Amino acid sequence: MAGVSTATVSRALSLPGKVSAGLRARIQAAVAALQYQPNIAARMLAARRSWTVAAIVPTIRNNVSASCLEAIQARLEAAGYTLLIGMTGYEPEREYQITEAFLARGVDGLIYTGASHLPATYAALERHPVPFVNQGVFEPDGPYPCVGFDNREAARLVVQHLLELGHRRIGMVASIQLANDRAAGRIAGVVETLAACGDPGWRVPIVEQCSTIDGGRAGLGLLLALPTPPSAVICGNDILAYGALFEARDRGLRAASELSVIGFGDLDLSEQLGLSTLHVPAAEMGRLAAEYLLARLAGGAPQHATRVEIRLAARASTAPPRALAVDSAP
Amino acid sequence: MAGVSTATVSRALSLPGKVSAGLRARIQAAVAALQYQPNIAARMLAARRSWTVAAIVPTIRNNVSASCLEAIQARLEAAGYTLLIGMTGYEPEREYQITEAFLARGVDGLIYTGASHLPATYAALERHPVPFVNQGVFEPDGPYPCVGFDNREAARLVVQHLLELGHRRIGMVASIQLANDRAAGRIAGVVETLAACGDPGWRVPIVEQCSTIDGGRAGLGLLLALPTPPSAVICGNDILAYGALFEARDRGLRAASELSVIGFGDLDLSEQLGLSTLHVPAAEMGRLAAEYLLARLAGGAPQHATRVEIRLAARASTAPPRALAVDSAP
DNA sequence: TTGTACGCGTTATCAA
DNA sequence: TTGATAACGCGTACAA
Repeated sequence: MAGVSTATVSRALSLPGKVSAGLRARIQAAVAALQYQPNIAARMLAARRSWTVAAIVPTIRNNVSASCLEAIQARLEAAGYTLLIGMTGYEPEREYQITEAFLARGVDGLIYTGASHLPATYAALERHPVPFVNQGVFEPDGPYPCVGFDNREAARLVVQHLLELGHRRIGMVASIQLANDRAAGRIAGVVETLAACGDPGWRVPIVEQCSTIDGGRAGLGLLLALPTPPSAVICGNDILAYGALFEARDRGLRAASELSVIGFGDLDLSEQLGLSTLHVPAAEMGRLAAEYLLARLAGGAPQHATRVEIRLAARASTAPPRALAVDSAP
Repeated sequence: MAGVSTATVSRALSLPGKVSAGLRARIQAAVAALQYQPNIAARMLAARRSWTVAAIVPTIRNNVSASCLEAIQARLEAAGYTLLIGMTGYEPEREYQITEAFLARGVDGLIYTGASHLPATYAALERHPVPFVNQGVFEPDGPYPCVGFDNREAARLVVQHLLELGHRRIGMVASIQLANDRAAGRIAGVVETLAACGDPGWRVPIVEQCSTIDGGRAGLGLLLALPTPPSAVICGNDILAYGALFEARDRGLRAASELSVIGFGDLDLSEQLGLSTLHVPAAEMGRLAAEYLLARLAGGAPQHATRVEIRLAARASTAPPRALAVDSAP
């Protein structure tokens, strides 16, 4: 219709700079008139690119993942890419299978959560080399690109908050650290910091639980059953913290003054529930992860490791322990 | 390697029944040995199918959407399909754009939430005819296939629960009903039922708010500012109900006895918060929607409209109004 | 049941 | 800058 070859049309659409202004206008007019849409399958086949990126997350059932995915999606779409979402349910084997499936579908890039993946997963990535980035972790000295924060350091902020309030008997309800480096990093951070700055006579009780409300309830139950229960409990994430909060409430414990609880992640409801927690900029991590990939896909060499700012959100669920509390009105 | 033509390999992989057992075995051995993976782009191009289905939801930031998507994904994957997720942010225009984008990518089917879509969206679906199903609504007489429940009827259950408790002054914090037939259906159900069974002298106050915690807070604030505030508030979904609950708490209202609140959806936290709500089987709806599409894609003619069971989850946030309450201890 | 050969709609190479 | 043409890797009539 524009009186030009298909090659020129292809160029006009993909590399507008390589075609003269006059032709470009004629082609665009024809494209509009015919409602022409390039066939994506043919484009994938010929160009060996799919304009597709996959994000693989443990779950989409919390606002942190959701915000992150929304941000990734927004950034990707702006660049003409489509997002594929994979859900592992925290199972490394599934993560591997999903990786294979996405690679077979010809994704141009991948975004993971955390950096601990099965050797088979990393092997697949090497056999079928596409750029990828680990989101939610910061390991500048590690071999893989990442966008996130240091979970050990984050845990240290949490511990310090409790120490400053006067807590000495601190326990932890962690999420399962097997195959979850973020969970492991948080545990390590708590242990290290307490070993350095805590009461030498206190052996930190740590229980691992699934990241559910019931996991949090059960975890708190175990800690409270100890001969000397902790006066403050650090939770591996906000969901566990909610569970701990509800369990404490149901046991008639006065929040904060009798038991301090602190979480990790800062979900939407945490502020409403008065949960002290470590705030994580999920959307920003998502956006930056997407931008890393886009830069790589454009042939660039972006920064290997990008760090995002975290901060402690101190709220009502943490307070000085009873012995120190000023509110000792009769 | 198997000593057969590419056509036979293609058949052995796609229609195993049409190839002899001996050859099939040889081909499968070769496939395993070579780690052969069909090129999806070429397959899409030649077969004019993408083995991809898209689900378009308003948001993934709540457990109802998330459960639904997980179920869709699980069912689809079992059938060899890949799921694409689109997020509209409750904007019909965005829904249309996403539809066009997915259609251009050659999706084989679509799953929508609700049945009210832009004319342009339905037009696109006609220009590029692929099967689709509206999830979360039940309209057996409507023109489009659906899987879900009748939102008016659901609202009736909610109203009846409150009436049975003795409430007569009932108000509602609804989500924005513009371009949201589920929200509109719930409002209509409340109005109708109250018109039929409620106090004739009571004009039901209804405020529409965005589906956020703050929306719920603001909505309750408006209702409580009325000359005669309601004794019970129906919320268009659980998020709004959480907001109402928190607002009531912050205003020092005793839950239930001074103000009953009831929600819609039954998110994970609702049980913990003691929120009465209408329970929706999100995962089942997702699975059934996926199955409808798979049946259509397999050439079948599944049931036009499928209904799922809903039930009222009565919990602590609803109780008889104060005047009738037995707990009138001094 | 199996093989031959063409077509799917682009992109990319090369020559003009 | 533009055009002709050869891949790209599979599905599928049709013939054997």
